[in-house]
Amino acid sequence: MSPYDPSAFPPFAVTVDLVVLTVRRHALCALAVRRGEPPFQGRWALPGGFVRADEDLSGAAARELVEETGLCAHDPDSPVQANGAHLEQLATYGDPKRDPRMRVVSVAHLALAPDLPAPRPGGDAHSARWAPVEALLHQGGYGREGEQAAPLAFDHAQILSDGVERARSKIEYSSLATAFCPPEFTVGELRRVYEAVWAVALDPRNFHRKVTGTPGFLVPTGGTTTRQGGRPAQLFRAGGATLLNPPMLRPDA
Amino acid sequence: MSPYDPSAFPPFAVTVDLVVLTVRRHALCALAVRRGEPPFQGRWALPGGFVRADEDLSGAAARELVEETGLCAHDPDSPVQANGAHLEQLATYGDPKRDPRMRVVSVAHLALAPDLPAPRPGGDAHSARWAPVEALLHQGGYGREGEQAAPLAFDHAQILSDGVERARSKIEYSSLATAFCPPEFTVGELRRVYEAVWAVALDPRNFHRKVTGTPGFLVPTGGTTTRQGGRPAQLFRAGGATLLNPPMLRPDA
DNA sequence: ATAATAGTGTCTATTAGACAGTATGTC
DNA sequence: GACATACTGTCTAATAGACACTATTAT
Repeated sequence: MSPYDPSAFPPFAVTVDLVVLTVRRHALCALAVRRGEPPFQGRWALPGGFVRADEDLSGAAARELVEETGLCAHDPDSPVQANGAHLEQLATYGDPKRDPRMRVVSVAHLALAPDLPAPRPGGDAHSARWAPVEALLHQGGYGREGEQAAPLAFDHAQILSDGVERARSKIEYSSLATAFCPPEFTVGELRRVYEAVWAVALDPRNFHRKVTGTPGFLVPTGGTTTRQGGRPAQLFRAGGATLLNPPMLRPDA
Repeated sequence: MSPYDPSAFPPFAVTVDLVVLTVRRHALCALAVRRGEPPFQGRWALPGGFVRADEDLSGAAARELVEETGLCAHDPDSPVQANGAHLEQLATYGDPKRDPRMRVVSVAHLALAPDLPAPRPGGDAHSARWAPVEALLHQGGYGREGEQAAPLAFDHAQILSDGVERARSKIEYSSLATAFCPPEFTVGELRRVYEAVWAVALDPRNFHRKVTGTPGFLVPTGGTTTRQGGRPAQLFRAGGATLLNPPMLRPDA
């Protein structure tokens, strides 16, 4: 048998898991679903599911995103724009023991979305919620209602951690932070996205000068809003540039 | 059936494909193997093979690297150091039509190695060679002996292109360029790595000041060499730092 | 000597960050 | 009025890039 002969291959199941991030109440939050069956019954996990026989990997990720959040995928290429949400492949996890039942290889994807009203519990999972990533990652922490938070199922804590780090580093040199904003947003709202994702405070004046001075990052729409209070702020939408030059650099780190 | 029940999964084959890069004769080169059987018989392809039933993804990639190049993997964690070579996961390719025989999902890995004497043809492939990435990617080009270069098999041109772009961007903000160098190297040799990978010319004086001034990047070994001709150059080895601060920035791009 | 590479010093234009100060809303 | 946020201007320290210059080898 040649090693290139696929008629003698070990059997694998292939799934997609989703790290869906958003910014709510000044905190970076991820979508978590409660598992309704073993293994890890009752524990929180990342949304995901099997890749179908005729389905592309990014197509499967987009389908799961629709099922869990209602966000519709438009462009099947990667990166995928889905109702203003960004979807890209993150990494693949294939430890032989990561699922106790059988060999499952999971192609994790990262999705960034603006603040959504509430998760639809209509999908596969019994319940779903947005939780701050710190609460999901630090298993010794406590949830919003004070309950002890159990670690995420499978290797999902590792996947979530990798996704958060990808988002944190990618908004430095790309315009991806706008994926956390509604179609029209102010400089202050964009700054609060950076502050939530990086968990730092940024100087509003230098931030304003920097983002408005980076060509292709922001395009003024002409409108203004006072939804943040204070002096009316210009509204912008994301410009065509995907790579920022110069980049937005995280303080110290 | 629940979508979380892996007893009813579509059958997948999972492979690893390798983008093995090195710098030879001032050019960025990749390892290519000639396919000995259909499909794409006689065409050049990236080395790779099936993931075994009890094998980790990075373990499978390290095993393929050993089989093709003789580089031994030491640390099974990622990123893996293999005899001075760097190994990391690149991306996963799972288009339903990417292999005409059946559904194959390939987890591509990127390996960076110092200049090796010659590929061992002892592995699976009938023959193997180092080829400049430009020759492999531009299908209309011509090989070293003047023959018309056919495009790489499967979607391997896309995989190679993604791997090259990953390497080009990652040496900017990490110390990964040292993976292309022997254990001890001079600043000039490191500069020629950057010049080959980016295909640019760099000012030797500013480059020297920059790399020696970045903390943790280079550690002097005390020795010197004249293997490049001219004044004897200090020998260095890679320091502990993996993230460069400040980064090495590509000119213009 | 000539040529090659290694390494240091210095100047300048640009930039990042600190922060004063002004503009324009709501209460 | 106080107070919030938006936005502009200016100063300074640090940096990137250009390039003059010196050092040490081989031929």
